[in-house]
Amino acid sequence: MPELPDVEVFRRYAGSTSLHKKIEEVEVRDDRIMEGIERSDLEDLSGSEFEDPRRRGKYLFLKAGKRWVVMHFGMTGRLKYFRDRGPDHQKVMFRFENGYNLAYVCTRVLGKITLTGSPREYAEENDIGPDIMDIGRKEFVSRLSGKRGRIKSALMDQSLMSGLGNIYADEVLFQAGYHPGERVSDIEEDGLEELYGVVQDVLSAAVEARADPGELPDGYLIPLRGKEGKCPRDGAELKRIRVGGRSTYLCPKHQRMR
DNA sequence: GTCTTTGTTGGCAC
DNA sequence: AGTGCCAACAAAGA
Repeated sequence: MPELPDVEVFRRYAGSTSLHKKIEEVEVRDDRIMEGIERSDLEDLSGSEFEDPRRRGKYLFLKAGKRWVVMHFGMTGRLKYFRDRGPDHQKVMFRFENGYNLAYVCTRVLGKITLTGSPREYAEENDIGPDIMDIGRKEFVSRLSGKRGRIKSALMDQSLMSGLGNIYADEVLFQAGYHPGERVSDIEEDGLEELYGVVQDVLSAAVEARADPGELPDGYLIPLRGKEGKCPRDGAELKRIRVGGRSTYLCPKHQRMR
């Protein structure tokens, strides 16, 4: 689930629960979740406080002392703030002096936690493009134009611009009326400009809905994924195909190749 | 037992 | 170099 809207929800959640509280203890319960750091590196955060939660694409950054904790949520990661008993699959626990905990929960262990000197440093070292909600129409178009692949793959290319995943890429293309397999080079500049607006609208709406599919505006594709649904726009039977190796849902009626 | 799944990475082919 | 395709990672549910 964790794409840009979900991670933005996590960012706000961390911001409203876990800032400016002394971290008394860090407990790593699964070493596989750490990338390029040791257990002791996280434990060394004891005594500091979280501040300044930031997000870039699907990455969350929490400042702690001089360092920044980097969290990526894979397919099943999330945060949970609690006092007594938390959910299963807690991988890293940050225990605060008030007796509460912030747990990094990750069922499938595809997420990761690491440390960096700054979000910008991490993004540069790991080739993470600018946040897709943080670029203007011109940059959006210039980054896409010249690409030879399919529009869905390009939108999901985190080095190009970051934040869109499989689910919201489908939603954006559904709303914009583009076939996910369309070649970027076959889309006019006007089309890319229009797509930019749809990206911003869909992601804004998703954040406003707190990334809850049930809270999305009417006419969205996401709640119909996986079901034998009909297109809310024209009643056509939704189709499932594969694009770039990923499951892709679309309406064959109004998302035609041009 | 099978297949599928919201993410990323690395190998290989073209 | 850029792109496509696949397998792998891991766990759970259908």
